[in-house]
Amino acid sequence: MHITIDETDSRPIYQQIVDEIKRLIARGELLEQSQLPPVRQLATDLGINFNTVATAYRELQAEGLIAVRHGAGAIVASSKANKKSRLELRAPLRTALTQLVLAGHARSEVMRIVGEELRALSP
Amino acid sequence: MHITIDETDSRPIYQQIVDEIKRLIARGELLEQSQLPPVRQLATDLGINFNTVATAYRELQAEGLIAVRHGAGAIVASSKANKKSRLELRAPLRTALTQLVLAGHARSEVMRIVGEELRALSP
Amino acid sequence: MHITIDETDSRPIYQQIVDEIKRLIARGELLEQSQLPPVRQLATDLGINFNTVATAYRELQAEGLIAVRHGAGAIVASSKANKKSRLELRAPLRTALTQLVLAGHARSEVMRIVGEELRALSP
Amino acid sequence: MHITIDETDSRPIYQQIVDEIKRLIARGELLEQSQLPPVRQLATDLGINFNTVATAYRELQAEGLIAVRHGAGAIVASSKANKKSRLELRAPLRTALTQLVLAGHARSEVMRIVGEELRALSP
DNA sequence: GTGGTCTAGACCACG
DNA sequence: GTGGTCTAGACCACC
Repeated sequence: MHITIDETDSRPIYQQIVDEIKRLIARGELLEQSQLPPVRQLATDLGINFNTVATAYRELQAEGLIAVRHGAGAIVASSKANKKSRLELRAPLRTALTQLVLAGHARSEVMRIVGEELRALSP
Repeated sequence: MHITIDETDSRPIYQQIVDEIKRLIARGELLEQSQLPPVRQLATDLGINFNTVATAYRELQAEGLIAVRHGAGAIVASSKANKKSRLELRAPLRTALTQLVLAGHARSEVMRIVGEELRALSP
Repeated sequence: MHITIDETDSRPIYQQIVDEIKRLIARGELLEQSQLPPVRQLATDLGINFNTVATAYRELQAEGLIAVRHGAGAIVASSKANKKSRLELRAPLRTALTQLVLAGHARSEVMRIVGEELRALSP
Repeated sequence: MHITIDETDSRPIYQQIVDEIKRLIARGELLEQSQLPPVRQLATDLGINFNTVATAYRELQAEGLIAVRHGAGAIVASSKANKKSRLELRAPLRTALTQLVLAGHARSEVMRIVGEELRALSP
């Protein structure tokens, strides 16, 4: 399992980890029941604080995507996220699309970019 | 100009205002050179502190979208002046699309939702 | 007497007027005892508020550079500014030079730019 | 890291902090990647409110000179990352030089003062 | 009447 | 322990 942290990314580190793992699950690279790396190991690999990884795992557990077993590591519990409200799904999409439009991209171009990202998500 | 604040939204209030105004600019409802409401008035309308609105306006000014003139209110400076890096444009989109996929939406369904949001963005 | 207001300049409008008139006096284009345009006329010419020009004239009068006679317009009182403290003279210079250095200009290049501006100031 | 606030200075406090830190970066006293003091500590040292320091840090971040990491303090991001327009660089210099000339300094004397300040800027 | 600065203090988010 | 957000209110600067 490969995860990258980008120092220049404005998202907090724990959020980057959450997003990357979700992406791996969505892509099918992390299957249900498969093992996640131990918190301490991932923290060492990424050169970040132990608590930061723990926060990320806690968030993923709260969303029902992984199951953390005390002393036995974490596994992927489900490849389907908990029900999110319409707002939680739409607001981030709306914001992302608005930025693309304000950047000067025509509607057709935005659709092309979305298609590109979608294909990269589930190849 | 109508803006809504959602208490249940996880984004900070000033960010919601920023996003809403960007949306209004992208939609063409706020034209270049048009006046934005005074910070204190918008704050009263939204039932929040005026400093919160001022923070939103400062952010929009830093991005070059509005011009705040001391003593003379704020106007829309440019509807297409956002210099965002590829990362700043793609990362939020990627996260939003991942959420939709994890929510169980098929690729075609995601494209439909995106199209719907895009049409709502530039009617 | 020609003065230009730049909308994109971050300085307040009244300050731009003050700076421009000081520059004209320093250059010798406005000699002692010469007439300044009436407040209302300058405001009309520049397309700005009457009070803004009045504020600029008040500032220049406070510094002893112009004399405002009620109902008789303003004249250049002196081509030498009131004594400013060392801080008032040095701090703006220091800030301006720091910006040039941070912009990547070598010391010699900064001196060249300063020489250029100085020559433009008293030709 | 030593910063001084001058009550008699007309610049707002947060701006004085911004200018002082820029100066320290330009002088090479604050090297890239080095830590800035925590906002609350610097505020206590200067005897001001922490929000005022936070405003200064936010401004420096917006200009790309420092990177503020939520929960992990701020570091110097780049000692030469200022993208200022020609106007933003020249106007303050022009104003500062005009003041020196109006104070009665001959052109040669102004050049001497500028040289003095420049040497103090990068020792 | 417009926005800007600063303070004081509470509570939250991140590492 | 770090920075972020928000509020409340005072006073100032600009048009």
